[in-house]
Order: sequence, then C-alpha cells, then structure tokens
Amino acid sequence: MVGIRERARAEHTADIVRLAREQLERDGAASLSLRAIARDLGMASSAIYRYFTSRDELLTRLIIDSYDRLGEAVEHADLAVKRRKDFRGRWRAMAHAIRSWAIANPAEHSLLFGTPVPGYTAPQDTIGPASRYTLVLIALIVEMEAAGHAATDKVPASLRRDYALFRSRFGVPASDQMLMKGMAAWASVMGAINLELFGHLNNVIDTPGALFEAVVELHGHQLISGTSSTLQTSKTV
Amino acid sequence: MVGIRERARAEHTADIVRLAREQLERDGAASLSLRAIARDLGMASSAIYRYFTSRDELLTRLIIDSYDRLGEAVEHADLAVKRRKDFRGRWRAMAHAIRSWAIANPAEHSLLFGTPVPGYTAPQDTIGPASRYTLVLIALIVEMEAAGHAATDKVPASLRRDYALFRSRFGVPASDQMLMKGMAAWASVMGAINLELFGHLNNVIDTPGALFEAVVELHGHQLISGTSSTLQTSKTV
DNA sequence: TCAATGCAAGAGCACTGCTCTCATTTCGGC
DNA sequence: GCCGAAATGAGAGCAGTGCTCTTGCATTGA
Repeated sequence: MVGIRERARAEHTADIVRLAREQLERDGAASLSLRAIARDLGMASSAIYRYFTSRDELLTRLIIDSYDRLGEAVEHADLAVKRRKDFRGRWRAMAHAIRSWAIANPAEHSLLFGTPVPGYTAPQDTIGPASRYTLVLIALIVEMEAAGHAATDKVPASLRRDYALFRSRFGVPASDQMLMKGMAAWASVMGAINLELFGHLNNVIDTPGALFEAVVELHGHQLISGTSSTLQTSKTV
Repeated sequence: MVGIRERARAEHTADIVRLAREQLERDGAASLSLRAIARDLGMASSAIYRYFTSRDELLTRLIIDSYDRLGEAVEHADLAVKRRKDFRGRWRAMAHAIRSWAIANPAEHSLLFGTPVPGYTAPQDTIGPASRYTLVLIALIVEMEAAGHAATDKVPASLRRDYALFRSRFGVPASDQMLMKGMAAWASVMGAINLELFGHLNNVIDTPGALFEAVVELHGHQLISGTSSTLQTSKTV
C-alpha cells in the first residue's frame, strides 16, 4: 500500500523537476531560481528544501536527466541504421544525433558541455549517465575493429598506459590506434558543436551545419581508413 | 594638461578592471560581484556605475582583454618558430599555445569559450579581438598553400558559398579545401581543450595532454598532406 | 567668482539561496 | 482508535546580489 505522503512526495518532486527543466530551457541554467519554481508551484520557497537540499542538488538531477536523454537519442540514432556493417553511416548518425540534440536543447547542452557551475563539483551519480552517449561511440569502434578495420597509426608512447587502463577499466577490446582515432573524432565533433552553439561561428560562416558535416566526413575517413594520410603514403609508395 | 579628474577616472577604471580580473580568476565569471569590487576598492557600490553602466559592460571589457591576451600568446608562440617554412611546427606551436593559455587561465577560457552568460549578447566590440587568435591560424594555412601545400579533398557543395564569402569578407586567399581543413583542425583543438578543462576526461583518461597531442598530430597530418587518406589511396594507386 | 558638471555616498527596491521556528498533517505501533 | 514521532509546509529573517535615485560635495571651464 502506497501511503498518501509517499505519493504526494513523488508527485511534488516530479513537479519541481518539470518546472525546473522548463525554466532551464527558457532562461538557462544560471538563472534557474528555486523561488520562482516555488511560486509557480504555489508553495513556500522553503518547502522546496524538503525535496532538494540545495540548488546544486536540483541541478545535479537535471544534469543526470539530460545526459540520459542525450544518451537515448544517440543510441536511437545508431540503432536506426539498419546495415550494422555500415560503420560510416553509423558514425554519421551518432554524430548528427549529438548535434541535433544540442540544437534542440541548447540549455541542456550548455549545462552538460559548457562552463561548469562555479563551486559545483559533479557527484559520482553523474558519471554513469555521462558516459552513456560515449558508450555508443566506443561500441562502434570496437565493432569496426572486430570487422577488420585495423588502424596502424603511430600512437604516442605517453598514451599507451592510459589506453591500457581504459581498456581494463571499461572492458573495451580496442587497440590503442582505434581508441586514439575515436577520441579525436569525439573531441572534434564536440568542439564543432560547441563553437557553433556558443556563437563562435557567428561572423565567420553562415551555415554551421555544413561545416559540421565536413568535420564528420573528415573523421569518418580517419576512422574507416587504415591509417592517416602520411603513413598511408609511405606504405603505398 | 591632464586634469585631476581625468587622471583619477583612468586610475579608478583600471583598478576596477584589475580587481574584477582577480575575482574572475579566483571565483569564475558567474560569481563576479560589483559590490565585492566596490568593497575592495573602499568605495560605495553605486560609484562603480560611474565607470561601467552595468555588470555586463564590465564583463565585456574582461572578455575583450582576455581575447587580446590569448591572441598575443598565440601570435608569440607562432613567431617563436624560427623556420617559417616549418608549417607543422608552427601548427603545433599555436595549438599548444591555445591549450597552455587555457590551462593557465581557466576562468578566462571559460569566459571566452564556455556557456555564454545568459541574457548577455556579445557587442560588436568583441568580434575584433575575438578573431585575433584565429588570424594566426588563417595566416598559417594561407602561407602553406602559397608554399604549394594544395589540398584536394572533396568540399561539400553547401560550404562553397560560405567559403567564397569568407574569402572576400576577410580577404583570405585560401582554397575551399584548405579552409575546410583549417576549420576542422580548429574545431578539434578547441573541442579537446574544452573536454579537458570542463572535466569530461576526468574518469576517462589520466593524461589529457597526451590526448591533446594526438589530436594535434592527427590534424597536423591532415593539414600537411595533400589529401585525406581515402582520396590519397585512389590517387597513388 | 560662479554656474555647470562629475562624482561619491547612502538609502532603497526587487531579487536570490538558504536557515530557523512553528503549526499542521500523516504515519506506525500499541 | 489513540498517541507519540516523523514528515511537511508556511513564514520570517539573514546575507548577499544588480541596479536606481537623491543628495551633497569637489572640480572644472567660462
């Protein structure tokens, strides 16, 4: 039997989160106000603290939810590619999914990938959901390698230990080379999206989507081809 | 003859900016407080408004200054490479300069490349200084191309008009291909730095500097080599 | 010398996160 | 069903914020 109180508590918590998300989407994370939420809910501002001990805790909840939504969007985009061996198509799909989600939810994207809120340190709860969208990417490069897409680039010695740790820590059977390429591709995609969303292309280029596509294609090449161009040359000559 | 008043005004303005920058470095942009600055200066908070009409105006001043410092750092790093034809070395130098500056000045970096302050829209004054560090990059690819480093990658049709506009708007004599590679390299570098500084590599990799280096090398290849790997293959075969 | 201007201070407004107290409502054991 | 314990909500209040307005004083240029 679920008590009246328990039920009301769940509802109120959900209401707070819902209103917080609306406010977040409208005004951005920085101007998220507990008092405003309380007003909208018709309750005293102090009552909010029965559900969230601080503004940061509410923010953490929003962050976790956002990571989850992003992860879901990317997973969905990947699974929508029917030919599972079409690695380039899957790479395109997930990269564009990240960008589309960011454009559709700019405030959430900023919350996740923008300036960390000062004084706020992400608690352990966030690192699980935070990795969800990257797991899709990792799965891709693992499958690629299993399908014979070996990479032969030179890997800086300084990274080998990191990659070894990464492999054992997350149980990812991918080569150093593939991990390096994958992370570089990841960084590029996130960088292009950030530049676009944070206005750094405003007076530079009119169709940021096209630039993004160029970045995606370029790293698609990198991922698919066995080596980067210079080494390729010395091999084919 | 410079009046007492004029002199005092300049000094006070400089003091305000100096204290603001100290506060920025210590606590981040979000918690920059005019009242705190006024306290440190031993003056009434309302007096600050004689020098800056709003908090945003002070922030704008800090942004412009930061862009200028970043630009200076990158220019300096580029000029420190004596062999001007060592394009790869120059690319490395400027990429690492951007990262070093960001690590040395995390709050400033966040101010420039993090979440835009809500409700704040960058005035025209900022776009000049904002482009300073990118001009170094642009100069590099122009010189590279002049030295015969032509790129033959396929350029998406959707970007041609943008690049044509870019060329005429900024008077940059670079090919579509080179512009595309340059922007992709730029996005990657900024992306890797943001991921590192905003904590997204925290539980992933222990030596972010090494990952950054890998990204830099990868795009160094891209910039130097005539084509990306796939096209290269079809040419050399 | 004197009016005009620049400037600093102080009070005040509307807002924020957060804490404390106090009354009310619900819950679980008897 | 009763009663103490726990959960909950309201309200006042603290310390802080950006910003405005008035008021008095100091500097300036004619």
